[in-house]
Amino acid sequence: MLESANTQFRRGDTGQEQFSISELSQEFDVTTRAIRFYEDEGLLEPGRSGRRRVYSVRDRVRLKLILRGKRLGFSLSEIGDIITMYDSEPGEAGQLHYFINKISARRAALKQQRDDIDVTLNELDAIETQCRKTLTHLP
Amino acid sequence: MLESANTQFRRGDTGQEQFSISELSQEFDVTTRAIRFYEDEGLLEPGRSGRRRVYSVRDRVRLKLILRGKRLGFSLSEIGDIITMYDSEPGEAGQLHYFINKISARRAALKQQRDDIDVTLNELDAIETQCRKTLTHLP
DNA sequence: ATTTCCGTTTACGTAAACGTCAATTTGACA
DNA sequence: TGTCAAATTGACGTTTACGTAAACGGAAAT
Repeated sequence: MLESANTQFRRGDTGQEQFSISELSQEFDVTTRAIRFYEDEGLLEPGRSGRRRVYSVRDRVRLKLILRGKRLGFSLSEIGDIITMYDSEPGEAGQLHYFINKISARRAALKQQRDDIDVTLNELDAIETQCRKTLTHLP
Repeated sequence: MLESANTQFRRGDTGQEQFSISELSQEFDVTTRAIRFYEDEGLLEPGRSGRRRVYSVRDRVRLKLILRGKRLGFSLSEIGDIITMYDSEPGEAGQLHYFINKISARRAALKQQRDDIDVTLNELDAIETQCRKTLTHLP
């Protein structure tokens, strides 16, 4: 049964172009339930082969973006906004200005977050130093 | 009625030492409900003057830490862990090693987050550049 | 043929983090 | 002393982001 699995999901050797839900689930360590939920929320739009979901490379990228957004603490609807900016075709000027404003706001939030992180990292350094110092002075 | 308000909450001119719940609520733009909730969760321990909560400078610092933790996407229980590290008296060696491990894990998470932020910021730059380019090529 | 996996759909459950009343209490000022 | 705004307590409601269980479908291995 060597190489017999999922042949309909492979095209060429350079890289996979289609993915099952469990493949993505395992690759990114997220439950299938979550992946389906992201679809319900409009963040993913996989194709179908019969009833089964078939995920494209684009879906996989979007899933990556979703998970990164989650690590950054964004809500799914915020992540939806971000994804829309990523892969929407540039339409009219109004839309573009709208995007640029969104980007600006998002960037400000991210920079604030990075500052928070730097402050916290410094404080953690101080606490650890203090811990170690106390340790050497103990027994 | 000049300077008559909240006289029992002030001691000296250098800075306030006690705060009412609404003062903190306004200063940090968080609802009183939230502040009481943080107390329910054991993150704050204000004193009482009668039934009224009286917040010390230490409580105010903790509230700041809570809000920063929230901006970083941590859960309240994770924030509780962090706060514990911040202001617990260094006890026995086991406790200290435990803290150092916690700190290490927290630092790793924060660095991952900072990397995510940097990647995202770069991508936002690229998207914005593309938007602006498209704009100049329009009418 | 039938067990064995996925996968799907539907639906209900849940934990976190508050929001939102409603009923009281209290303290401050007229 | 009355009253009015602020604070408290208790209880229930809400949103988000899934978890979990049930019931079924289809393909594949035995």
